Amino acid sequence: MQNISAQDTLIRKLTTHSRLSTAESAAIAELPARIMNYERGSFISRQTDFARDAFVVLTGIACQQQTTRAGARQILTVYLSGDVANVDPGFAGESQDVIAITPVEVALISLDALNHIFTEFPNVGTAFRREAASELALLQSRLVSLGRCNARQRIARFACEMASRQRASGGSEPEFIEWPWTQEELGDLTGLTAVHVNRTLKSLREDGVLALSRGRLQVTDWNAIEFAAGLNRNSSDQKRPALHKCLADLSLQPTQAEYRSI
Amino acid sequence: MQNISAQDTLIRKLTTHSRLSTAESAAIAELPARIMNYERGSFISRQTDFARDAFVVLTGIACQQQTTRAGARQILTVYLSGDVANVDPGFAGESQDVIAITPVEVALISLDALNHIFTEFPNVGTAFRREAASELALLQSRLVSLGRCNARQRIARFACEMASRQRASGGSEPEFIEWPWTQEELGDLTGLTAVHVNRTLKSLREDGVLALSRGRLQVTDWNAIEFAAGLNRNSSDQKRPALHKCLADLSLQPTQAEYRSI
DNA sequence: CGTATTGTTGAGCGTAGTCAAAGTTAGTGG
DNA sequence: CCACTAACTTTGACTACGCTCAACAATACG
Repeated sequence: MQNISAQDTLIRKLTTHSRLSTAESAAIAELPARIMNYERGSFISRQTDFARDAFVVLTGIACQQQTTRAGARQILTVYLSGDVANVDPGFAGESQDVIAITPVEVALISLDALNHIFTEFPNVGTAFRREAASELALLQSRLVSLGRCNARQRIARFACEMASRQRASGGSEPEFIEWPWTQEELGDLTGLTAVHVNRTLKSLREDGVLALSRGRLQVTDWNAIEFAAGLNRNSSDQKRPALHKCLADLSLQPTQAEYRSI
Repeated sequence: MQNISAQDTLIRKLTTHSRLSTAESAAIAELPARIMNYERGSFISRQTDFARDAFVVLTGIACQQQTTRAGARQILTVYLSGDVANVDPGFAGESQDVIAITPVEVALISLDALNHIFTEFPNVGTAFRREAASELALLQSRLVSLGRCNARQRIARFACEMASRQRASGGSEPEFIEWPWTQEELGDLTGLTAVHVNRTLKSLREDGVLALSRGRLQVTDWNAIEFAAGLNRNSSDQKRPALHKCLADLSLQPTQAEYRSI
């Protein structure tokens, strides 16, 4: 992943769901990109900023959050390597709060340049619209999680989502998945408190579903975690493009009987 | 609203955030549209359908939902008059469950025709990308609601969202807003049970925040409901386009002190 | 007028929140 | 290498918000 350029990362991401012509790929490859590095906990963009650039995450994990006046935080989106953010800022050009969860390397791409490509190569615009649609689908999945799942299911679902997405962006299926989250952050992701996240993780560990060590999560029993999440393994057919497989993974939930037995 | 064509409805919606040239508007105006009517409770599209058409809601209220294997339902998106759905179906062309909450009149527009316009008029594609971005922002707002708000705030927020969006699509600020929701449906919208929705509505009624009668919701005290929702009135400046104002309305939350006093 | 759907209320329970304290880990500087 | 600190994790005791189950009332509807 080290020597791959920002533009290549972007092209690779878009081609997971859209076909790009040589000219279109070439145009993207010629986009000017400024590389920026952010350390853990720092803001990559703020709500109050005027958005001039989209950015592509090259390495590390970032996430978009919203803070309530009460000081409560809700994490809305997790950006992994290859993910694009800030392509369509709000009406007044406002950005959103995006922070680095791990040290993050991003490529900034000017919105002007991007919009220029969209005009010249409408198909690239469509690819970005699909990208937005994927993000929307992930968000919907998380809404179901917060609205209709208990703590155990929410955390198991999130672990499955991370595993599935890292499998997609990282290549092969890893035994361990990157897991930089503090329990506070997991709470802000799942709509729980850090204390309850702690208890829930403990229960999952005791049941032999997963194991945590030094920034890595090991899924000791894939069937068990997908069962705890209310997902069914057989939807993980290997034919679909990665993200879409991930979304299919997240689309099903446990039956009432399963729910009670968890 | 009766005599306005489907294409005009679409153009009006897009021009709330994007500027369309005469040629672009004309191209949209020439899109073939099939009008369909659905009665309350019927499916407008199903997850298992292959998506061939996008649709524009002309009159009525529809919503997209996801049902868990446990039989729990989460309502994800509410479509009001003018809203567009199904523009970017999933990878395999799958649609989503969309049902009619009231009798609904929709215009079906073939995805092929739409994609043809996107190719010929990239700017229209961009307008639809902005449309998707708005939907994403609304979804984010609802994620904050489910993740970090209590029942009272969730319901008050939803009422504010409906009021704001109906104000936007319906024109002037109405004393009464359309409120076809059963308490069951409100529960599925807010991640609560129907019984708890009932108690929460009762409390809001008793506090003189709102009143319900025959499919209409009357907000008796705008300050009170926005306070209960954790929103602040002063963000409702009249300068912004409607939906974006709505989103701004929903972006702020109560302080800890306010939360306790509610 | 009868039936189905929706709304209302009560009692009891359970999941998750709150508060507080102790334990652990990681990072920093002497 | 160890001491010190800050951040994070773990645990306990208690609370409370929202869920469940159940019965009944009010509407809507054919």
